[in-house]
Amino acid sequence: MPELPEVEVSRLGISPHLIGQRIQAIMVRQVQLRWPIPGEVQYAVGREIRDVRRRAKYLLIDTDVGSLILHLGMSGSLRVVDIDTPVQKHDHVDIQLHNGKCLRFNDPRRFGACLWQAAGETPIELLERLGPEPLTDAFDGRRLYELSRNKTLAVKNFIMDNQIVVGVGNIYASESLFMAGVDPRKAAGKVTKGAYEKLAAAIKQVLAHAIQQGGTTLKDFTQADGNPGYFAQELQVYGRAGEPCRVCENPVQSLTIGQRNSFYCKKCQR
DNA sequence: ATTGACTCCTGATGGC
DNA sequence: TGCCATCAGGAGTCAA
Repeated sequence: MPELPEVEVSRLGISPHLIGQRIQAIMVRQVQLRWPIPGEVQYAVGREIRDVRRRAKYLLIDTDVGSLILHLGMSGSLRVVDIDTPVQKHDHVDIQLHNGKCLRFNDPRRFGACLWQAAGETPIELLERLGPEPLTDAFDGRRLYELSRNKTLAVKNFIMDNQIVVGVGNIYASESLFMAGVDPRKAAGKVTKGAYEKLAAAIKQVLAHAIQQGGTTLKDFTQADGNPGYFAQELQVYGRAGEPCRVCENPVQSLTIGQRNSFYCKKCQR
């Protein structure tokens, strides 16, 4: 389930193969992803790829006339392969290049997306309302503190809100709350300034570390060159229900917060 | 306005 | 071994 680090690692992996290449064709085998793939993606055909960027968990493949927007959902992966490589199940989109390679998008659960952003037009709504990138200075504890006043929703849900900060998925929400010693159930408005500063620092640290590790993978992440991703880095609480806390050895708790599985240590997190 | 529930989809998992 | 039910999960959308 790609979280921001996996998307960033994918970007790093694919961009050297794409930048400077001309798109020869875009083959869509399955139109029905998160949203139907719009016909406008064909505007990219014949254009040279100028850059491959990331915004939140969206990848943007830039051409002069616009950008292809890819989202990996929770089971999507990208690989750069030869155009004649036999397709596998769930290989939904090929972005074929003039050099005989193609970027192949595979997504079993089809929660991913492939969209089009025309150059010079107002950003599509998906990208318009996003909060700051977690690894920039625009995101800090003060922002969390100020935006959370009077909010009653659980702090875990708060930090997973893309308008507050992007790229904090279910796994890293649990991990960063553990690292900061904050109870995930606590009302966002009741969390202190100091705790938010710890939390913001923890989010930055845990994401940066995961990117450095090549992305955490729990199940089916495949690196852009086709090699299997690294196995999960040493997760502190996620998926460890009943196992001893790595700090205090009390059993890790699990519960559902906002329809999401959450893990925490009731002794270390208050 | 805020918050929580529901939704898309398929593979993995567990029970019998 | 096989079959079925259940669940996970990003994030947009809907409902209260």
